[in-house]
Amino acid sequence: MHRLFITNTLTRTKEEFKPIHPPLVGLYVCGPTVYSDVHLGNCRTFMSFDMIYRYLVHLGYKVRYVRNITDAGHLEGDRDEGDDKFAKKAKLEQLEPMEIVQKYTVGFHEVMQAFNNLPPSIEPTATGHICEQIEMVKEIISNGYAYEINGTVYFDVEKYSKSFNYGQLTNRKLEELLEGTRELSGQDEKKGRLDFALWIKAKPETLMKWPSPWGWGFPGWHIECSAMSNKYLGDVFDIHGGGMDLQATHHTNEIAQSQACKHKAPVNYWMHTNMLTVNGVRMSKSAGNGFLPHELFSGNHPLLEKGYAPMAVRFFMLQTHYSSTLDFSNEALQASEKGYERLMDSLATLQNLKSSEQSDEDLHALQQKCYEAMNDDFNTPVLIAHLFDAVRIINSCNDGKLKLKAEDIALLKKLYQDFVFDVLGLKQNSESSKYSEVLDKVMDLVLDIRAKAKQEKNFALSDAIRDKLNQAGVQIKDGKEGSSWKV
RNA sequence: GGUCCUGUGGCCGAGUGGCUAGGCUCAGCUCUGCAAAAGCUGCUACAGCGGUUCGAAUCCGCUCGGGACCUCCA
Repeated sequence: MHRLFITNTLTRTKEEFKPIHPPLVGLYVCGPTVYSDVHLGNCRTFMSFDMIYRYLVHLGYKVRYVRNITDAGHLEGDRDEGDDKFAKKAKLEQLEPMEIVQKYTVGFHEVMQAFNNLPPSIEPTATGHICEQIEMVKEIISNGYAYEINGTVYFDVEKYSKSFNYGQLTNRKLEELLEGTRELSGQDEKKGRLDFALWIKAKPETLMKWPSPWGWGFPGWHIECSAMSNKYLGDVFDIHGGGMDLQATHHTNEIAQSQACKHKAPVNYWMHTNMLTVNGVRMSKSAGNGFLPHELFSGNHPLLEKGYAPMAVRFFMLQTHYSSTLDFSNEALQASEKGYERLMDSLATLQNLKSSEQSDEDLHALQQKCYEAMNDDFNTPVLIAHLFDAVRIINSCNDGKLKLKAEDIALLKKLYQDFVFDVLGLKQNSESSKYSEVLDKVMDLVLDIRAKAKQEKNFALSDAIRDKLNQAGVQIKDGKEGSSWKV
């Protein structure tokens, strides 16, 4: 059995992964707030956890992967002021709030699919779990860790801190946290500076609101994840993930809420993915330095020199470890695009490899290295480095410079299936799968004619065929065993 | 201001004490009618200074640079 090690934010160390109820694994990832288009930073996080989910499944775990859709309760601006983001956007686009939710949820799913992310096992929405959230708030109040003022319920952080380590996830003491917070003004109704809203009273103009024991209102933005993870994964579950930017507030508060409600720390392994930067600056909605996935695919953005296929982008992102910042640049993207193509080209070569009586390479050792890389905190860059070793082996074998036994060729095929497709979640670009059998036969004919021309030293004709095909986007590769082609 | 992370060859990016990933770029070679593809070789890097050690990119200290969080954000 493989020993998998995961960097746990809670302890800031690499720990061996031991699920509570093997082979079952509970995985929760904070999903998007669907009030605008997903941007690439979100995509990176979801892609990282998609890879993590895929690897856990590959290892034989039965994973329940829950990723929520936040479709209510996010406030614009300060914790207890401002408009609901959905209501604000609804006004802007002159739509019902739920039309906003629908529009961007559909868009989100399209992008996830383009990146070949597997759908989660459960994708619960905040609005679908208002009852659960209210129940949780009630329980926190009755346990003495929250209080109601004028229809709004606050979590009492200072009281909680007397019994529990509130700043555990970011390794901070309460005093340090207090220093970083502004003084309460006269307008504040909450008691402590760090207190956050669990339930927020609706204003007369609030569009999305629900009845509760404290009057009409809507849930605070941390309670939904606590309520939904608890409902589907239980009081204590294995892995909770999300972007690093959620660590200090959202996840810290999630732990506090669950602890205050269920008297247990909810999560054994916290995992955080790092940020995406553009020219060294974090890509974010507020900074305005981001581009949307469809702009990236089409290249229709001032920062982009050209469009990049979703799979090339996926490969690019997986070439960096999930816990490192990843800088976006045309140069880096183009480098990855070529690497990705080389990897995919070798797959085609692999299908036609001729076997020998003996092997010059130890493919089992290579396979072992691939597992070692992944078992070391999902080290995809190292995995990819090993896969390029396989590329070299395949191409050398194809050139006749190296011999492989039939069983080793089979092992290489398995290696590609397991790691390139199942774990990394890469796939052939959609264009290449569009080849029809007819085109295949036509190309065979064309290559045949060209081969004859070459035999007769009619290079004018053979070059003309090559150049015309090139113009049409078809590349000819001349090898020892004849020519092949690709789009 | 407080807390924390980080600085690797032309570019991207692994690597936490010795065996110096990988991709891309550039140059050369092999193959080839030529080119492309492929293979091989090279450009032999770890911000600076000092310390610990038989030995450091990797540990410690200082200096300089970059970034994150503390306020909505994956």
